[in-house]
Amino acid sequence: MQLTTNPTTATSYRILIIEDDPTLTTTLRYSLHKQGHHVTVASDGLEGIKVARSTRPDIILLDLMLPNIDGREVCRYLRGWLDSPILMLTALGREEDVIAGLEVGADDYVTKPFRMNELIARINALIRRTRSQKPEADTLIAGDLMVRISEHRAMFADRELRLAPKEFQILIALMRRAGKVCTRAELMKEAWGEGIVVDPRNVDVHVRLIRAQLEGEPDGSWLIQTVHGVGYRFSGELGPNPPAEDANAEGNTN
Amino acid sequence: MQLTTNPTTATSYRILIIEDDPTLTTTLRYSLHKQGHHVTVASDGLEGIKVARSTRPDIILLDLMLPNIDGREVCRYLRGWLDSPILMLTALGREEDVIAGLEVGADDYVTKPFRMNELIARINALIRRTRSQKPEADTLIAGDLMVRISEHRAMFADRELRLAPKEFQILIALMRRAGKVCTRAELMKEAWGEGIVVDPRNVDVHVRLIRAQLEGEPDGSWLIQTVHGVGYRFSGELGPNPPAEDANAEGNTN
DNA sequence: CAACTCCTTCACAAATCGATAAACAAACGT
DNA sequence: ACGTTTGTTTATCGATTTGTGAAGGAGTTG
Repeated sequence: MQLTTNPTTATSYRILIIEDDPTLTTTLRYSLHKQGHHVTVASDGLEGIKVARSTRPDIILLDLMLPNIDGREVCRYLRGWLDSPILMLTALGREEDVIAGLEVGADDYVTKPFRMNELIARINALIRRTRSQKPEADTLIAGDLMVRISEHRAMFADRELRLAPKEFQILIALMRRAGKVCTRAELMKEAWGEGIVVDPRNVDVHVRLIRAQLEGEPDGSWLIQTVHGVGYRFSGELGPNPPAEDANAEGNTN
Repeated sequence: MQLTTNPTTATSYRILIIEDDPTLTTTLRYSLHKQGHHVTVASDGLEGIKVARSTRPDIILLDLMLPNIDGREVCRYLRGWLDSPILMLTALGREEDVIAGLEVGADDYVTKPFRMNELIARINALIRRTRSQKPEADTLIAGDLMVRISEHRAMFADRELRLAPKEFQILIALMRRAGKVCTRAELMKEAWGEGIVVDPRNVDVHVRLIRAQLEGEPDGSWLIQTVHGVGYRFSGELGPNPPAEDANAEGNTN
């Protein structure tokens, strides 16, 4: 099955390879360059650290066995100030090494020999994992309730809700922290703004109005719960409702 | 023998395993529990999705090959709204599968057979990556009792407790010092505040109300013990219950 | 300007919580 | 064994918190 586009490889990343084997570096450099990335190579740990400090790569491929300085040492050192992901790379397949590598702060570990495509996939996954830190989802879904923030719209099972601005802000504030209790102060900060101070009872009123909109639907009244003495909690489960139980048995093997 | 010494549940995470092989789940559950994690098991994709929605695990171990729904589908679905890391797990060693898994949003990929220690190291690395900025223990677990502070929620064996604010404060104060005796003065400082002075008997009353909630469950009444002349002691062992009883799914089925 | 929406404020009802008291039971020291 | 101290349980009442409805004003749109 072919996917249309792959946004992760659409952009180019700066990759630093710290590896002393010239054959491997050549292969890696070639393959990664073909992916559109910008590759820098350092052939020993000290040089790698220097290059990392000056170029700030998006990801580092780090050989475990290096001349002079052990790869683990390099990793530990880099981790102190660099938050780019580090992918350990080694000929050793012993699990102690894998574990030691991960313990020391590596984010992934690949043993040679490896398949280039897998390495690339892991690189992309690592970058995606560290880069896409909270893109602030535009669409919040919880069961039958769907809120599209950019459109300022909220739907409950195909029925459009009429939410006033304040109500809307409070709802998405609650949904963003789904499951957790939001104090009135927190909700006020979200819906009114940082410095603005109003009567906290206003929150109650708006919550009531939201509830009124959700009423009539199954479980609608339970979506926003009151936690006495603390605040309110959106207790719906995030994500769309799972597919029906029966239906298709797909992809089943064995 | 293990005493209830360490209130640091920072290393205890909620792990959901979506895997249909009972042998493997048993092994995993045992090993992960020994690490101090709280393990939930779902035996097929749909159940896994449901459990993930309701329990919000910190990390998910997902088998690629599942009955009814393909693991990739599950992964893609979860990724839409869940930001917890997903570790793919499969018997397939083909690189296409690894790549496909990573493309679909998995954060790591381990092929069977694998070494348990490596898996655990990868789990820890994943968790460290994603919630490195959360050293504060939000979830206190002691056997069947689980308290999530930010959600202001307490569950006893999947049954939700109704705890008033004071009761809640006293409970978590006791749990934080699990095994140690808390004097009434200490508990009052935690639940009422530094300067406030009230009749120490209030503590008695609230402890009784907590006990009333825990009643009916096995060992529930023994969780909070009275130390005559001194105060109260939370005597449950922190950390999840051993999975000794069954190898079956403990996830809900509603 | 008129109609409308939205926000705030208020008053009252309902629900919940917490402090106190008091009666009862258990544990302890002598 | 006895009385004293400490803990348990229940009840009650006032205080606090929250739900509800409505009114009025500010702001916006046509």
